[in-house]
Amino acid sequence: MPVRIDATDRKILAALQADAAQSLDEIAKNVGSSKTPVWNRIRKMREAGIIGHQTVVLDAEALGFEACFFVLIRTSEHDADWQGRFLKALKSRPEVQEAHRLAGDIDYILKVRVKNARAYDIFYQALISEVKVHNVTALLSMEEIKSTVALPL
Amino acid sequence: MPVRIDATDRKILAALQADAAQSLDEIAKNVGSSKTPVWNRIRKMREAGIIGHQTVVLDAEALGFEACFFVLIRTSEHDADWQGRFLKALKSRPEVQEAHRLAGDIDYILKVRVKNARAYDIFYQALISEVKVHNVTALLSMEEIKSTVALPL
DNA sequence: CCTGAAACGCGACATAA
DNA sequence: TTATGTCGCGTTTCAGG
Repeated sequence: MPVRIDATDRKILAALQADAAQSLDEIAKNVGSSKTPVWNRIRKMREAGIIGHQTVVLDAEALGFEACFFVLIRTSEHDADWQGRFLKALKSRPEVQEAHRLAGDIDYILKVRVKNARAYDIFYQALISEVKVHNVTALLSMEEIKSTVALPL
Repeated sequence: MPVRIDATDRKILAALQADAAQSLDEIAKNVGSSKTPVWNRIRKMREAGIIGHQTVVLDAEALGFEACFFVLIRTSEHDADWQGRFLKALKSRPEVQEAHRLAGDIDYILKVRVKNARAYDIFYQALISEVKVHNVTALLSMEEIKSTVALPL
């Protein structure tokens, strides 16, 4: 069931995206409202699943995750069984941060975050031993120019 | 200045990534410690920049962001001036959620989140009018199989 | 729907062991 | 380093405009 989102809701969402730690009072001030209504709106959007869980952004480099690959995958197999196994493999591997099924001649793209190139190779070998893929291209990130989860509300 | 991260720190980070809203007591219980030490560790990691800002995960689809493109960019220009203008353009556009400079024959990859295909075209036209790029390939996501910012600690 | 206020819990820090 | 304790803020709730 779709929840109506008005301009105030959008402002609240933008504020939460920018900093989920700020107090209700601060948000209320920024959106031109006050505590209780803001709280009620947030609760409703949480219940509706529009606001998901709360998290922190960590410094990947500082924690030793120095390699990031984008992996382009072509497959020849498109049956349900293969797809099921492939999806399960992706979801079970924590180094896969993103996985999208694509339109066009490339079938999937993954974003894989690992400690180093060797760790990527281990991941890659494990993946292709689980499911057969026709063609794989890995793009190595040299520099993360920009990274955000914020939607352009 | 590199901060030493031990096993307990890693557990705390994992807990925060999973749910940044939980109380110190809950985290302390999960990592087998108690309030104060956990709080001290968190404070230190915040100061060191290992823990960045706090945010919420929003449901992009529910908010009308139904199109997601991965954009592969090749350029022939590699001078500092061009690069400066290109980076500025990427950083100033909120629909660009990620931008990486790559090794290999593709120079950049972007992740672009927009309301629909038309909005992507508007973005694309605006971008290429600002900076000259040699070759652009857009990959359209049909399905977001997995999406997380969590590092595999 | 919003305002105002009350109550409780929790985070923030100081103190001490 | 950890445990204990206090203060004040913030979340959450409820009674009324």
